[in-house]
Amino acid sequence: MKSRITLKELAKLLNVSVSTVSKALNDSPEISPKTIERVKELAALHKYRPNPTAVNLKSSKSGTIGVIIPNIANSFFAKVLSGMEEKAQKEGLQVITYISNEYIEKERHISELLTSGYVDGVLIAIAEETQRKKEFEHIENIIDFDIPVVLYDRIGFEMPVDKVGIDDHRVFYEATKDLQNKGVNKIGIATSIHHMGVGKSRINGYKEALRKNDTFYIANSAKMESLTEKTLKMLLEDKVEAVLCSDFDSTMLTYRLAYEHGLRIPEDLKIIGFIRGGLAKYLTPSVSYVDQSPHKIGEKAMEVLINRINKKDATPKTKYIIETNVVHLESTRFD
Amino acid sequence: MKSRITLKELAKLLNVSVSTVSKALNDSPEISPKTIERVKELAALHKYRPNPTAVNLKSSKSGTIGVIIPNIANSFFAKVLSGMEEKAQKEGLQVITYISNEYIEKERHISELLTSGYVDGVLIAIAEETQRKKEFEHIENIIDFDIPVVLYDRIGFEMPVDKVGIDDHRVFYEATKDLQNKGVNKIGIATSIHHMGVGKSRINGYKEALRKNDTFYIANSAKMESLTEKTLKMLLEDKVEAVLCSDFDSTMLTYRLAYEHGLRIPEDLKIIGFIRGGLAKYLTPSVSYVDQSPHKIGEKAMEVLINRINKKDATPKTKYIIETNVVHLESTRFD
DNA sequence: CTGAAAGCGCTTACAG
DNA sequence: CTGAAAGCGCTTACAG
Repeated sequence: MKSRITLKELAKLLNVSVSTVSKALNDSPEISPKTIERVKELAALHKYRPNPTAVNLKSSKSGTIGVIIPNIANSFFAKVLSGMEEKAQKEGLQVITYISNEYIEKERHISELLTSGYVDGVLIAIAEETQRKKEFEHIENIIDFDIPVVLYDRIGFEMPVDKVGIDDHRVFYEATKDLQNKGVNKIGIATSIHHMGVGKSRINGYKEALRKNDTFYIANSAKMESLTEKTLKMLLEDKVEAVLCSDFDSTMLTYRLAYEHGLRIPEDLKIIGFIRGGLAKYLTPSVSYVDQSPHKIGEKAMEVLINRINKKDATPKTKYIIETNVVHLESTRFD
Repeated sequence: MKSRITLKELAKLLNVSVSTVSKALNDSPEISPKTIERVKELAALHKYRPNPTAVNLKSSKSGTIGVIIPNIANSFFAKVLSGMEEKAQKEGLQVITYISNEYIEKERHISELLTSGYVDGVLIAIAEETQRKKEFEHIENIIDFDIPVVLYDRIGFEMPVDKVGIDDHRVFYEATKDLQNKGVNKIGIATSIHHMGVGKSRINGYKEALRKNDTFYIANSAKMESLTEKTLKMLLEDKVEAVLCSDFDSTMLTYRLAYEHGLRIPEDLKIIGFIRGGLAKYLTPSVSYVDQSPHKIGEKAMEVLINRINKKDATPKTKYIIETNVVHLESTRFD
């Protein structure tokens, strides 16, 4: 059993005071170059590392960022997390991961921890249940404690914090317009997240792009059974020519239902979905998708948060939009 | 701006000493019930929470578990993480996430942090590069510091630590036997992880299940281009009747290549893959898969680690095997 | 240039 | 039953 050497032990070995060792290691101008060298040499020899807990206690910092993730099984959030972690690692910060599983009670519990001083800042994508209930006190509570908060991905909320995400409205607005320009008239939406902020924005973008005589076709349900039923109606009765899918489940479901009912993609039905490229390209046919650059969202959110923590950024709270683009694969091929 | 009330402030308000407050909050028998009540009441009123950093410094614990993840975009690891996080949350522990991206240098850097006292224990799935180079000093270093370590998922290494994973060998052994029993003779493997421990075990399980006159068919490459070529050869020239795929990419690639080259699944080709059920069921046709219970692996690994930390478990280091089973969907349908 | 002292917010043996 | 003191491992104003 080894254990890390402390300042005190180092001081003893060097026959100097703890203060001197501490200052030397921190390159204080108060200390002679000679001493600094001696101290650093021995420290290196013993692989001295300051005890982070002690440093934190002194500085009233934790050196840690709290990230609240609604659903880590969603590969979008997994990638966002990897962007955050990468940035944090570069800055020497630790990332504590909390998973809300979309539940408000979990989120409340996490918020309680966060205000106890576990972290210097918080990145949060607000849970589905919280959005539904519209109860944000626990999040406002974090803000009240002067802990910098940045909203990521789910950014359509009135809160005095920075936000980093995509322009959900625009994505579907432009996707719809683009399909129209290519001659597609009956366009529908399949969504299992219509009750969430990002889902609403996407739907609104679609609606706004529709022209005077166009009809809305929206298959929406968070329950798979009901979504299946509604999507089938849209495909088989309404006979839409294209479907914009707002999330993983609606994308895969539409893809699967077309297969089950003999609709050929893209000949009979065009699809644009929200899935990751690493999956989309393997589907048969490959499915066109909205590239959200999740890694970049994570990096940017972390960057913005760190700047707030370091007070480098005293500007008003800002909304940062990460560019998206539709990657066209076989499911939107026009012959 | 609020900020958490401290013991000292509480003591002042109550006109008692800091020690008394501390003891009262910890239900010390030294303190009179009356005082305990008074103290707790005021503490509740002010929503007092002990400063975790201070508590940690006193106890020389961090209340934190470090999890090293090779690749969070892999939904298997994402789910493992969620199992870990859930268990940790129940035990009042924080999870610090570190992502190695399969690189040894990252892993070394993380190990350095871990031995500095950031965490009370470590859960690690060893990076691909580390496995290739067979250089494990940085991990042994963590163990030398008496920080409990548990290997998860990638458990085929000689190390004096607990291990939690699946029986990779058996999975493919039994899948192969099962196919044989159903009359399938030419069985092949597609894999992009043949150079990793889990990949090797799976391949060995398959080989062992083959009978005297059976031929090996193994398409193996970590490079997609080469894997594509080898898999195509196996499908079109060797004309295997079934393919066991050892990972996400090989599964999806085989699925896609069959489509591109007009092989019908399952009529011409049967597939069993390593993908998650939430995806498998949506594929066209749906693809049979090995259910690894990643959430359970995460929970178990965290549980084992916590027991080690609390010295509840003084037994020799153990390997815990989580049960798997093949979920048969359309891609292995026999008519 | 070096060191003694105070303090970050707690806990706990010890004294009274 | 209550409190003063020491200490966890650091940093930093202050004195010399």
